[in-house]
Amino acid sequence: MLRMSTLFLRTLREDPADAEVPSHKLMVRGGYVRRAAPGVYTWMPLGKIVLDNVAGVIREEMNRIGGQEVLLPALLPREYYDASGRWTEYGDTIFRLKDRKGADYLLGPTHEELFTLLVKGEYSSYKDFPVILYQIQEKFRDEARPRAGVLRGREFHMKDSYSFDIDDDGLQRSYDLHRSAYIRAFDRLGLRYVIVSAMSGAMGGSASEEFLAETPTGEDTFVRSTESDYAANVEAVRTPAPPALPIEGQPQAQVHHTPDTPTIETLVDFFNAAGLGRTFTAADTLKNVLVKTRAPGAADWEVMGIGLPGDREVDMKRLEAVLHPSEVALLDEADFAANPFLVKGYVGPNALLHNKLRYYVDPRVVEGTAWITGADKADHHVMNLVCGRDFVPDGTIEAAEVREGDPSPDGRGTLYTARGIEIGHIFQLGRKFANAFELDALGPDGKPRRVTMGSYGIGVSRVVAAIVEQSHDDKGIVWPREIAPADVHVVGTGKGEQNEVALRIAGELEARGVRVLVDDRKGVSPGVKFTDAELLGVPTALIVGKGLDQGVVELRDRATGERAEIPLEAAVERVAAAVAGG
RNA sequence: CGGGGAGUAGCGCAGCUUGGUUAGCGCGCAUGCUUUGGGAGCAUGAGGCCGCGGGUUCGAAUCCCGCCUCCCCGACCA
Repeated sequence: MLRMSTLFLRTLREDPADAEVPSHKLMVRGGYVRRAAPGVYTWMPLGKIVLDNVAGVIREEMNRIGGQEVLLPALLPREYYDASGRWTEYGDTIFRLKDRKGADYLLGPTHEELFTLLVKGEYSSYKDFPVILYQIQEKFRDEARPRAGVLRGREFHMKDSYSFDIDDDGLQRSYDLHRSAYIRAFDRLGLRYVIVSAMSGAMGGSASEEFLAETPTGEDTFVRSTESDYAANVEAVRTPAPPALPIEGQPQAQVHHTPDTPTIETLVDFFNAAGLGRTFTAADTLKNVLVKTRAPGAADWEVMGIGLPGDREVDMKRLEAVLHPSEVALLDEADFAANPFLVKGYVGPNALLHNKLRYYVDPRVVEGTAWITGADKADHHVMNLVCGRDFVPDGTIEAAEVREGDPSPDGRGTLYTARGIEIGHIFQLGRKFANAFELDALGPDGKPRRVTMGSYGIGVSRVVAAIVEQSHDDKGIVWPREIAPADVHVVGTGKGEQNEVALRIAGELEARGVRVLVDDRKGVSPGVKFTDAELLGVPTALIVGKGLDQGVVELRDRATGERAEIPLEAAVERVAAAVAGG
């Protein structure tokens, strides 16, 4: 039984000055957490209970799919991260330290290396696999900008698990198991979330999905459909291609003298003023954006053209995702000087194609579409340049921005953007770490097989904040019962025997297995107790107050605000029923 | 790293422009009396490196120089 009279808790009347988002404000005001350093938080007694409850749900679901819990050190020697290349790759995000002998250590940001070595040390036969190991532990990442309380901390509680399989089918099964475990866990936690594909298909091979809790304060932007349950990261959206048009019968391409029209806007105005018997919009023009790419380790940049409708911008994040792992950059003056056939502001497809540069187009640029585009000559544009007749691109590319109102890739509804908090990530790692550490198992034929891995994370402390983001009102937190710090908040008000009766009922409830928080503080006014109860957010409240003389107490539901006067002698029964039913 | 804001009691803030005697208010905390169904009242208290260092001055929370830290937006990260 938790007693407010002795509980290590101080609620705050005012929002902390450094808090912006609701979960941060409410968790600090409710005394669930206290800031210790930037991005570093102390979990107070009630917060610790909630955190453990969330971890408990995740643990149960991990065990259900056969996961085995372990606990690895957070303090790690540099050598393993050198072997995987991540000592350098992770950059400033790693917390690094030295021991007394000057040897390098780090605080674990994630544990692929050590888990791989752990399995390598124990297992060596195909018969040992598959295996799923997980831990729930503090992680450390020196984020450039920690924010929003525990939502993005530099030290945070995380469940990370790793699957080890002998072949790709096994990896797929382990991945699917995790996916189902995450769905069950997040459902039990009462979260509203979507599962989005985390990467563009162009990256090839490794599947990865993110679980995003939908909230306006989320850091990740994703799109979803108005009509279906389609949801995806912006990087992963695939633009539906319109049907091809017949080429026959289209008018011939004509070059026009178009002075002073280096931008789409000036170009459209020019053609609309030209008296051609129709009006043009930016979407009738084909904009050719020039970029350069460089493969990892390559010395030279390669210039590349991207053709897209003139009303669209290139989304560099999408482009980078598609071209990953190559780097991308815009052309500078020196690049234009090196390629004199590129006339800035008047570049057309054929300058690129005739000079053996790669030219990719937006999926909307299909065969038979006619465009106004650059004529590769200063102050000249060409009209009715038909794709498939006058130029043939090298392929399509997903580089154009995604906009609200675009058709959904699954053909149902249109897209709109939403924001979410990444609460889980499942990832088919493949053999990257197995290769780095030569993790093999002998197959039935006596030959070594390289093991394939998956890694899967849930930000436990972040989940707590995400739940608060989704479940609060202007008075405070509204905990889902499964993770609430208590099932019932018994409040004694008044100066008579109310407190004693409250404590007695609390004891009876506890004896029946109900988790009880009782406000037995003396000399604290009812208003204070009610406001605290609402701020703390325990799902059910039982008020032992002014009705006691008439033998009644009041039952309140935090989520709905419903209140009911009930006879004192029925109180324990009614609360137990509410707890069981709610 | 770029832009903006801020460091004064446990929390939230005023004071700084225009230097001045004992640095103030609300909440919280302590003691006493009253009060007890929506953040009570009165009284009396405790609690301060005014971010740090230097400078100007008879005198600095206040003016000047340098530094540090935090928050927000962006970039970056996932």
